Amino acid sequence: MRMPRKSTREVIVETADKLFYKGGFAATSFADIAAQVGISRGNFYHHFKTKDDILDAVIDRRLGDRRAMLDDWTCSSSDPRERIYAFVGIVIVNRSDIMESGCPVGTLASELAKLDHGARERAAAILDLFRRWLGEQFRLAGAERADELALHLLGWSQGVAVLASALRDEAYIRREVARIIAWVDAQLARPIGEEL
Amino acid sequence: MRMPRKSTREVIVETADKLFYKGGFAATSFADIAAQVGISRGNFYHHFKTKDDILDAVIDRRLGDRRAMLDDWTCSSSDPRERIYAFVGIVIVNRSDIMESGCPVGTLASELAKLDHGARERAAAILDLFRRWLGEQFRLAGAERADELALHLLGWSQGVAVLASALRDEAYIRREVARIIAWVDAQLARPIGEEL
DNA sequence: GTCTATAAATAGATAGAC
DNA sequence: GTCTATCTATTTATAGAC
Repeated sequence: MRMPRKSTREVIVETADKLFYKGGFAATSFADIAAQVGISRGNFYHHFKTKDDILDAVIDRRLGDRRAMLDDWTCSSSDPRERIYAFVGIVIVNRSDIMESGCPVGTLASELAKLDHGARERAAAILDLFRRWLGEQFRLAGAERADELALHLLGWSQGVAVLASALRDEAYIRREVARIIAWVDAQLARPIGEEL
Repeated sequence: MRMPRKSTREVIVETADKLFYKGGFAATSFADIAAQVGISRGNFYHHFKTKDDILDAVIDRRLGDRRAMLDDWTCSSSDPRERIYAFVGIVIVNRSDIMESGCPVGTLASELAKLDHGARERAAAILDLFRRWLGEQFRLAGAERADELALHLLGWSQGVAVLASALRDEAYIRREVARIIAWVDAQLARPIGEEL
């Protein structure tokens, strides 16, 4: 397995990804990114012509990252319920970051929607990635209306991230995750029933 | 009932409120607000010294607005269940704006959390207003753990707003609202039971 | 590929005339 | 209270040397 040294371009994208998450897209400047990377602003423009170019690269990176994560979960367990648990678990694993900056995917999509930015749809595609994967898991588990359950769960976790960052309330996160797990179990226990 | 002409200050706050909602706090400049109000930038500074000052005024305005709205709902019905329905109903009533720009309260709190802005707590206080009011309604309706139900409902509606703006999916909003109504009914039907 | 220097536009903010 | 003019810092972006 080759382990090439990261190219400057890769470092820029990696850094921009983090800064866009921690501070938002609009509030993060080229100077911020260049300073964090440790290169001059001039060099920066050798790699990316515009701010939108680097946003595109960041979205691509996140798409790849999340795809890899989902593939990982798919391989790690053959039980779709366990896989859904893995999804829910990231809220706990990343709770510190979430309480500071919300969900990386949700907050970017929200911000781009507000800016009426052309990249909104590409950011939404990351959410769609989760939606389709979750839908597949619910389907494999034999649930009815799997895609609606998937979207419900995705929205639920987004709501948890919003309130968690707004209120900085870890107990709330843990309560909601327990609630989600119980809900998932209820869905998979009675695939035809009237569920909420 | 007196109906004084709006002061310039009031118009500025009103306009800033709308622009902060539609475009975000960081991405909205003094020039944007001044242009929309139809005054010079110089005059602007006569009313507000800094951008944070106007943010404070916008948050105050929203706090007052939402307080009045909650009071209104409290007066309009003596049935706490109906009052909760009124809360859920705003997601439908405001669906167009929500699909464009998300929830005004949630997106501002999210953005300020990300910016690590001092006003984050004041923005979160608006969410807390809803939380306490909803908690009171669940309590009046005889539900157990009323405050947790309130926070759950608040987070749920925030999640709906995030996905609605990211995916621009109106059918999703309507499905979730129906789901919320059914959930509320389930909570109030069995105040002691194990609920999800 | 990386740097310095610099341009052009925009941001937040102030001074002072009317 | 409102305006014009101005200031300073920052932001995006380019030119050209090394």
